[in-house]
Amino acid sequence: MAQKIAEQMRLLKRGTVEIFTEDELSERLADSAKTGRQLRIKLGLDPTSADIHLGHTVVLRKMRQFQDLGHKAVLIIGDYTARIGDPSGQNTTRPMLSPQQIEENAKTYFQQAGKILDTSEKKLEVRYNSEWLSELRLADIIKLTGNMTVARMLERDTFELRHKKGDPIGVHEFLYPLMQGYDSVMIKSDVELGGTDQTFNNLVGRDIQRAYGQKPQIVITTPILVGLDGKEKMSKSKGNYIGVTDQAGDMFGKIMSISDDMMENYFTLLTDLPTDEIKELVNPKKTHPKKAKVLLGKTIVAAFYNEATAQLAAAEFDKVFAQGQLPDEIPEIQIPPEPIMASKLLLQCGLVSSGAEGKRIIKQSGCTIDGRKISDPNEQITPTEGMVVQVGKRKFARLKISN
RNA sequence: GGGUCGGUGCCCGAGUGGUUAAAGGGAACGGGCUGUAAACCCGUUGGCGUAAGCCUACGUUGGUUCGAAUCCAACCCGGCCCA
Repeated sequence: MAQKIAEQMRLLKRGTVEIFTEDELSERLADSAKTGRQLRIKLGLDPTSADIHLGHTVVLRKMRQFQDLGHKAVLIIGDYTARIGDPSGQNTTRPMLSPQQIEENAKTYFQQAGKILDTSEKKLEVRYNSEWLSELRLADIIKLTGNMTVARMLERDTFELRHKKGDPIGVHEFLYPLMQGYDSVMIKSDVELGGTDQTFNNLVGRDIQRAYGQKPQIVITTPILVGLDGKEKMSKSKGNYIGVTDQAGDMFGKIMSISDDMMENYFTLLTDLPTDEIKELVNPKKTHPKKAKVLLGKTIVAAFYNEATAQLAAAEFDKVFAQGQLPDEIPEIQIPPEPIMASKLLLQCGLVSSGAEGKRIIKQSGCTIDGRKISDPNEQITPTEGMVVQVGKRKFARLKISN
């Protein structure tokens, strides 16, 4: 029994940054094993953006482990809190969202999270925090805020930074951690998961639960996944992300574009490969980096699609980029057979966003038509059936003559 | 409420009457190098026009001027200090 708990602890600790506290966690796991009570594992989702990306999957994968150990995932859709905007990791106030937007985002979010989580009823509970937050009276809110001091709020790194820098902090933003803590009270969470950027919020949950007479939740933080640029946190707004709904080919391509030294991080956080195997893969003396990266790409794509699709994506990538051949699927563009200026043609094909950009690309020899490099933007091109227009390395269009 | 500083291109940020489609950086895009990369190097980055050139752009609206991002007025938004 004790051994079993130790085994669980080892599994749960992989890929985490901190656990507040480990003793409490193993105690509660033991308690659960004894009584058969499922632990309630909370994860708050911020529905301000509809798509989830690999950054989110780090914590979702951790959640999945808890589910596989028999516990219950409680997803909180922060519909109410989204109207405020979470200041985490932001240096500016986020816009508030309309209920409709939030509703839509939440739906998509849930669907996408299902790619990783066990969605069976016994293992998953989904709640909207408007359920209880919208019921609060001013007196309740004052009671809640009484559990926090301004000084403690300002200790928080993001607030401190913004305050010092002279950036605005809305008073309403102070309510966010408190509401999130209140969520923990309402769903009686045993454990709360979150990225390290959520540490403060999640720890506040412990205080709030204590204040409301509950046993404080255990807080587990997971690392923030670095985005494709290798510098900043993966996030949609920075455009350095891989979405879980990305096409297999895109997903693979994006992974191939990361720098070699990011591979270890991605392997550890996004795959289940054993640690010592990863060590071999990222050691250039033992494995050629390209080979390792292809494996990384295939493994990740396979997790969201399947093995065959992953193979295909890899083969296609090799064909187009390594060998410079045409991809299998090229979007077809209807076009009349009259001669047209090269720069206009690019615009017509939707390969550039303006005629001026088309000219620029052509002058920089970034455009190929049927394998022939075009250098004069004013050259008259007579479209023919099946003519292939290429811009850069990865934008293609195949012409289809219309009358 | 008073004082003061500020709002510039995708972002940050220089510019304080003409030579400014607006320095510099970031980012993105195109090319080179490569292992597909990353790093690095070169180039490009408002739109329309074959071109000459024209149009649009520096919070908003008006005004001064031959000419304004730059001066003035009002307004909107924000920072800081004082109350």
